[in-house]
Amino acid sequence: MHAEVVQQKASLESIQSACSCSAGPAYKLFQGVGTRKEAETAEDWQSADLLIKWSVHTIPARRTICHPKEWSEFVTVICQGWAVSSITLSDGRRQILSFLLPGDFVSAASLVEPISDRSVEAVTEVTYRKFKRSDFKALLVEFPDLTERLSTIWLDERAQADQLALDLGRRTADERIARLILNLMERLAMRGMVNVQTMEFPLRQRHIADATGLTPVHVSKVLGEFQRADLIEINNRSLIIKNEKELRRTADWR
Amino acid sequence: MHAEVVQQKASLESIQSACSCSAGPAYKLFQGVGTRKEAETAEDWQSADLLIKWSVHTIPARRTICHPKEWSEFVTVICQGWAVSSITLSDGRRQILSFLLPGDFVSAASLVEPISDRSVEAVTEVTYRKFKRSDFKALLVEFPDLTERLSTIWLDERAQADQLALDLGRRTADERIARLILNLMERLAMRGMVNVQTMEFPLRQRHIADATGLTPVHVSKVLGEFQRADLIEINNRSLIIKNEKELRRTADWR
DNA sequence: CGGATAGTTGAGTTATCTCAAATGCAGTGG
DNA sequence: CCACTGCATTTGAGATAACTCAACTATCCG
Repeated sequence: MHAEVVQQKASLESIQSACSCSAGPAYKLFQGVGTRKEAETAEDWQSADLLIKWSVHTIPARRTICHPKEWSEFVTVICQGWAVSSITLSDGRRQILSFLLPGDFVSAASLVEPISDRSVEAVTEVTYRKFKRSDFKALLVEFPDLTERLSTIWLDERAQADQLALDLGRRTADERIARLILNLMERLAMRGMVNVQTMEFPLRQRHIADATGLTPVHVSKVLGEFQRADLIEINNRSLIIKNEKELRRTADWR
Repeated sequence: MHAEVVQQKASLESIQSACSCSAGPAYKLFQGVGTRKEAETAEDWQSADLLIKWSVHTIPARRTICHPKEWSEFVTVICQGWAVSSITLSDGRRQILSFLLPGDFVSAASLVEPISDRSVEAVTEVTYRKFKRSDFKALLVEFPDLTERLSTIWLDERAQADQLALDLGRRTADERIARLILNLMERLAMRGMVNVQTMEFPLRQRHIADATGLTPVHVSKVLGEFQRADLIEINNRSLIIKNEKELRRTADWR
């Protein structure tokens, strides 16, 4: 309804650039793929086999992108804005599994099979693209390199999941929140979205709470302490890291 | 050192039976694979391409199977006994990511790339088999079906990881422990290792604590309550579920 | 300007932790 | 076979991190 939809056919190269962010998994997945065919002419790139259809959508903040039980035939890539992927219990308790930034797949797993039980929701206004999974799989057959890369991305996601469990099971509130901030900063930095320790920070405290397994009230208190201790400063939906060293210490980083 | 090693060559069929447990992922991975070749003769199964080497190892309880930084070229399958896969912080805090039962791969991810940072440790005496990853990958090329199945197993593991995060972030101690028990019972039942609600239960309370993000002391208290409430009974390293319905309720199961 | 959503702060509560002591139990060496 | 050492479990008492509730303020958006 609120989605503006554009349908296009595209070459591999343009798929890549469609993936927005040169540091995101989506871009990396396609980067340099096709080198196996470099002896052949550029026209090959334009052959029908390499064409893929996508659609572009834009939705306002707080809207749902995928519903938990949706069994979609599409693969989604975030192109602009922040989103969040979570599971919710029937009584409303919610756990955020990851924040999605430009260039992220909603989940690498979704490239191969529809994901279930997770819901994805826009934090800011979000622009995303959708590919048909079957088109994508055809590419996988065409370019075996892709499979190799896919598994790398997948592995990465799993390492993230392991760290999440460790954080939730074994770290204090201060550590969890500090690491969340550092983690986001690192990911944004790779995308060139950090400027002298300053980044956009559209998250509500409720998002931080659901990501760290805490309460919004408690998040507020911890962020308050962090600010009073001059570790960070939050203003106008942007966050400045004022004392990275100390923040890392409280995060028990490395 | 304590490992008794046997090297063998094996056909696909025998790989499968080597994977011990007809309900484990390892067995399922190979089940029915090769149907694409059913028009051909049985000799094909014995062709050199299908041979793979494995070694069998047995280690006593509490010994380490893989060290965190080990970058092994092998894929490991648990054949007998219980093991545990975990990450540990430098200060000793530890999070168990999964319990490994007969027929489980140490991690599906390890089939494609060496895993890092996780350590695997025997709970009971454990027998496991090791394949060379490169041999395994050769099979993947030979049998495209395998890739499809592999991704199913992988997806499963990810769903498990999501649930773990939800449990650790958003559930109470009682819920976490009850679910752990039910979860193990379900997995053991698939393997035919449960008899009238009774199962082997070699876990120390320390394992339960590290899996649920709690303290051994608190685990003891909760298990005590469960027993006093006649939900379960623990004796001689075996566990009986005496009131499954109520246990499920406290687990908030389904 | 008004209504909704988000954040702050304080007071009191609770789940879980820490510490510590007592008991049990299993394997070891004399 | 026993005493001994080391691990596992139980139990209680007290401490604390994080939660709930509630009131107040700030911010955003139409």
